[in-house]
Amino acid sequence: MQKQEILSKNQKIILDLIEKSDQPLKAYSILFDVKKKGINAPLQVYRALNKLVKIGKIHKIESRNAFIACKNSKCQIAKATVFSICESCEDVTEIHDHKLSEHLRDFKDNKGMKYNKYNLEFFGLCKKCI
Amino acid sequence: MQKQEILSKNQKIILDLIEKSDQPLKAYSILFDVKKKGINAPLQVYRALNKLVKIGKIHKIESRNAFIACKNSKCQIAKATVFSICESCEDVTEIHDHKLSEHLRDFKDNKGMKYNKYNLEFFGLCKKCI
DNA sequence: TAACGCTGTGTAATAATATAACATATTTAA
DNA sequence: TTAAATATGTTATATTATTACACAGCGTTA
Repeated sequence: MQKQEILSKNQKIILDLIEKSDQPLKAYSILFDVKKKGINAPLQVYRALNKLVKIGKIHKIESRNAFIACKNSKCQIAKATVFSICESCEDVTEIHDHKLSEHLRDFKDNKGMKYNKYNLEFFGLCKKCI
Repeated sequence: MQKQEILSKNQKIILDLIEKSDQPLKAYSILFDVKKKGINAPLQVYRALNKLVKIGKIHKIESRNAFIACKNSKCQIAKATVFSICESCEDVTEIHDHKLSEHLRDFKDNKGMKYNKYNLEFFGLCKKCI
């Protein structure tokens, strides 16, 4: 059984918006879109985004400063993310590859570091853009 | 034989600074440091950084908006980077792991995407901070 | 050698991304 | 039922990055 997070009003509004988009959204474009719902300030958006990232409902695409919904219902905490990013059309897809995840999960460096999270971004050209 | 890039004045100044630091530097902290050398504007810094990233002399740590020198002399083009980042002391280390690199290089998704680059960031606690 | 393309420089202005600080409200848990 | 934790709303500001314009140097080539 997984813990069901109860989202606040702002968090719900912003998660809804992100889930409706299959592509990453940027904070200020979210802000623009939710102004009609009474969310007026960047900080209100960032606070909700941070929470949603923390509970694994969305992921941040670090190289793009943008946020995408997590389609994997099992992904309750954002600790292992892999994305492919088309450098031409900027299409982003979350990747769930069992074998790859295994390799990443099992990776040990030689410095005795204790990992609890990783983020991998692949860049290239998607089928349409090749 | 690898192509030897000839760096311009600003590029050299900024690469020198980054190479002297074993930790990532942020653009505006670089700007502050190179003002005494006559580099006065953010754009001058960003232009040099972009070029240095392009030719593989430095890497950008995407999750931190910071730049670190590449210690791997073979790494002439920045196309396959792996870092470990301590979330407590923010220490960053570039990882060269042959087996991991192989897995990543060989990864194929099922969408027919053509990859030419990836960036992987591991997060956790380093030995000192555990 | 003149015209051109390419790369780099310098400067000002501004855009885009993100957080600090403060006051208050609401929910949760002891 | 009070304290702690979480969320809200607002203003201001910090941080990161780019646009736009003018021009300089260098190698090619016509």
